[in-house]
Amino acid sequence: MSVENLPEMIPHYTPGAERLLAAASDLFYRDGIHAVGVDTIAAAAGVTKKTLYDRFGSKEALAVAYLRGRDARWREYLEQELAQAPAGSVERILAVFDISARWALTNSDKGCSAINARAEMDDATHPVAVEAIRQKKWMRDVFAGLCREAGLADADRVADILMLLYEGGLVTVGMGTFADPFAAGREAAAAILGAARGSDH
Amino acid sequence: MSVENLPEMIPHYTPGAERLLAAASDLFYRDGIHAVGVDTIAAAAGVTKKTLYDRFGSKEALAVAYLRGRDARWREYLEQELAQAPAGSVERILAVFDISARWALTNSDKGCSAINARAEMDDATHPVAVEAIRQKKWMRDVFAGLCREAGLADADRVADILMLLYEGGLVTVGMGTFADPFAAGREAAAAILGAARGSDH
DNA sequence: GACCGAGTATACAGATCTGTATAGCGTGCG
DNA sequence: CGCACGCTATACAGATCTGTATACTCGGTC
Repeated sequence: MSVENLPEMIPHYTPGAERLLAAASDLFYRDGIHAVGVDTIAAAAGVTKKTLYDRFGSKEALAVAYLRGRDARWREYLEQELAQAPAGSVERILAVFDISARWALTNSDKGCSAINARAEMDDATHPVAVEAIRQKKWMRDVFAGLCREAGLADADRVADILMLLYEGGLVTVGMGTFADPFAAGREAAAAILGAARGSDH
Repeated sequence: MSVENLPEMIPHYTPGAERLLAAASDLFYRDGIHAVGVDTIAAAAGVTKKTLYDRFGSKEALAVAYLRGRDARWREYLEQELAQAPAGSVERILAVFDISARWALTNSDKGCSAINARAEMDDATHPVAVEAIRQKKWMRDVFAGLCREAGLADADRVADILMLLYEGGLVTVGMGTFADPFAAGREAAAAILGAARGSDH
């Protein structure tokens, strides 16, 4: 039965839809959602506008699919890389910052797609904003889970702080405020985690 | 002579320009720059579109004025509040997070205008993006200056970390990932600054 | 009294926006 | 064969976009 409802979870796109989503992802991330027209997306994908509406129904739905696709790739990369660090260790928590730095090198030169997309929507209940906020809460819960696995007493509070450092890193990469922000974030996280572990004993 | 060139630094707007900038600030921040048309701005300000172009020349210039105006208000508020904390103290550094939390209550419910504006521009050399990046570097330098005044040896590195916590707080307020992020940021900053001061002696 | 600055009112140009409509082509499949 | 599906091609509707043009009003100031 798990195979039966899999197509609902992971949509299987037609070739045209695949190219549309790839083109939209590039354009939405680079220029912003409002700044890119559906004609531009269709042309970049090498399909007609009708195909776009047949597959996705609206520009809004395509934007949500863009956010979901980016997030799915990030989650897959993160979980795969995290598996290489010893479970339940502080090193595994710190590894998130190394992984983020590597990911940012090729994927996040303009910051976080979720933050940027949220900024373009006036309403927090807009489907695009809802998806963006969902992704952020998921990431904070990843930190909280890692902290609990590492046996930290105040896992939730430490997770909040780690999330601040992580978000700051994403933004700083996008703005170019200073170089290698995730290294600074890792350094700070190590100090915080050292203190948190120390207070346990 | 300082009075002579003051008008160049602080532009004196006509009444119409004043209302235009106020209306544009609200709309640009709420909906995003690309999502708001000049007709909407002019109507909200109660002036005609011609007045907008007579005063600002272009929508792009109005957007830059919007970012500059917001930043000027933030800087004024920050410097005024900072003056109430003892100079050269760690408390003064931590006060930035309290001040940010208060400011965010009434001004930053959708995150940082500079980050959000930058996200809408494809090119880092676009005037709007240039202004946004300038503001971020200024804020990092504020942290560095406060760290140096407090006598920290590794002021620049600590300033980077403080900037991450600050940026993370702004983003988290905008996304609503968790409550009261600047309190968590202050807590983390206190731990980092305690360690930095400890390593000095 | 002439002039100028700030503003109103209105219309327009030319482009671009999202979304729909109509007609047809080609391939795989039962 | 027949037929559904994914797609192309083209045209269009109706709205909205930035920016400009023309003509006018009103208040202060030299």
